Amino acid sequence: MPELPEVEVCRRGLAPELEGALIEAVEIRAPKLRHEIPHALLELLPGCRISAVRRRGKYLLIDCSRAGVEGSLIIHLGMSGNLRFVPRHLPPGKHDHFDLVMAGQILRLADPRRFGVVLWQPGPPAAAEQHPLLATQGLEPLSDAFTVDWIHAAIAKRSGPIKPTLMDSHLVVGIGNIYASESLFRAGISPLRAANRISRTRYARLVPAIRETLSDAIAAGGSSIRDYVHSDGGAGCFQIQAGVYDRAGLPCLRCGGLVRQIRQAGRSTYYCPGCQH
DNA sequence: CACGACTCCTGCTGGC
DNA sequence: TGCCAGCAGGAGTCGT
Repeated sequence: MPELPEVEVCRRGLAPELEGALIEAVEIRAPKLRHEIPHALLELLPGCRISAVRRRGKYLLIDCSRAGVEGSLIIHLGMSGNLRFVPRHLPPGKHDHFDLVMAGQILRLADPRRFGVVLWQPGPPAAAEQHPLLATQGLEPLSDAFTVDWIHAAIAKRSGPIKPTLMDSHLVVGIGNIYASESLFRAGISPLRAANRISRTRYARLVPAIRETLSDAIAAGGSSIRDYVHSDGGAGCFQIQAGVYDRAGLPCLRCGGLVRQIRQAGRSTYYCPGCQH
């Protein structure tokens, strides 16, 4: 489910509940996700207080500390992960792999496909970005540094099609399969166009298109958070407004031509041949 | 270095 | 109705 907007919505839902909370216990039921959940968490986390919930790309960072222990929990939701608050003593479901037990509630991670990640990076909050999985992450697309000049330069050696290039998290983080298609649709750029053969003029449309696509999605998801943390982005608010994603064979909302579905780097791409060149 | 294919895993859908 | 191939929002690794 999660691309940058869903993870950000999740973070915003978690932060008010978690910041300042005391971790009483930890449960690990399925140690083997994309990586093994560190057994050491069982000893490290109880007694820790959470100071902040941050996001880097599609990773959530939960900063924890107590006397003698300081570090960040690194969580990635993979394709199918979700986090939600549940009452204490609620029996875990089949794919509920990890619990953070607090006084009033449990933060529970479910992930049927187990592509998610739960890891620990010791040290102060700033050290979390040094973790090997995070150190190689690309630019945040909602940051001021994400500009037309930057992307034009960064992509100069990328001869592959723009759509899978946009999804390379070592270049720009957080743009997944849905928002890559949507952003290119908004910008009127064909997903097939070679990245380094896209003019500065077109990037001047793409950069704001990416920003707006992601921000709109955050705003749409953000309106419906309450006690539980949003997760199934698939059925979520944003998809209803999708211009092309999952609309193969349906009329383009802008020109009425038919939306086309193709395969790029093993993933489905949706676009309107009439609007995108 | 950049790129595509392959891989991890479970669940759901669509076609027969 | 049941079965099975194919596909699903991610991303690391490996071979070219």
